[in-house]
Amino acid sequence: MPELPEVETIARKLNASLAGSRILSVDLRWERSLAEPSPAEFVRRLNGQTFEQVSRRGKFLHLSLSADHMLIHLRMSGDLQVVSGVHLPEKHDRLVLDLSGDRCLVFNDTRKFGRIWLVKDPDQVLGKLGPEPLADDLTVQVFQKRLGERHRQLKPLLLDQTFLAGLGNIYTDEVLHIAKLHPCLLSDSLSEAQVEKLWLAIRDILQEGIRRKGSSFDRVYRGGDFQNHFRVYGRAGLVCPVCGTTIERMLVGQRSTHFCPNCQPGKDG
DNA sequence: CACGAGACCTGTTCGC
DNA sequence: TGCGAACAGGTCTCGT
Repeated sequence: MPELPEVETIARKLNASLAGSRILSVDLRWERSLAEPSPAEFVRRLNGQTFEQVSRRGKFLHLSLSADHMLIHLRMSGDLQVVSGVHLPEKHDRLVLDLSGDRCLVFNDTRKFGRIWLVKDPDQVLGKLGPEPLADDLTVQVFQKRLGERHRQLKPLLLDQTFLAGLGNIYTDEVLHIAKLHPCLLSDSLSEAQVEKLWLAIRDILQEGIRRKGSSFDRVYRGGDFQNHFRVYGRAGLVCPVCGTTIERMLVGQRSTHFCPNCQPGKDG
């Protein structure tokens, strides 16, 4: 499910509700959700700690504790929320923390792809991530230099978290449509004007996603409504909102990719 | 370095 | 209706 705007939305919500909460008990219900340390050490170390702050880096949730850092990646189907009162564990709950104040922190993850780390130094996990797309120091100039250093198709490059941290399959398709760039264009072939369009589109789309509190699919994540404003993602066979041409779907780097052949022509278009 | 295939998982939707 | 195939918001590892 979650890309940068969804993770940001969850982080803000958790930060407001979790700060100061003390962990009273730890119920790790699926051990393989834990990347490190061992389950026994995880439970022992976590017990009694207090949450201080929740933030986001790329698609990672960063939960600062009194003596450790808990990092959580939701991958495809993960969700993390605070629930009040008694929580009866549900089928796909992978971690449940009993908290002070009669609440629980629940990590629910149908497909079991999500991962949890408990570490002393968050850089152990976050160290390889590329820049934050919305950070002030990612200027057009810096972005242009990074694009030029690679020779890759735009879509897989934008999905590469060591190149840029936070874009996923939905937002990448939306970004390329706004920027009027074909997903298969090579990163070192763009004009200065095209680079600037791409840079602006990334910022615009992510900010719109955050403003709309992300996208909601199925019943995994509640709250956001960006899914009602997709321009191309999931809209193959429907018309492009800009020019009316039928939107197409193709595979790029094994990922389903949606684009407007008129707005986003390839090199022969 | 770039890229494709396969793995990791469960659930829903699609096509016959 | 039934059943298998295809597909889903992500990432890792291995081979070429």
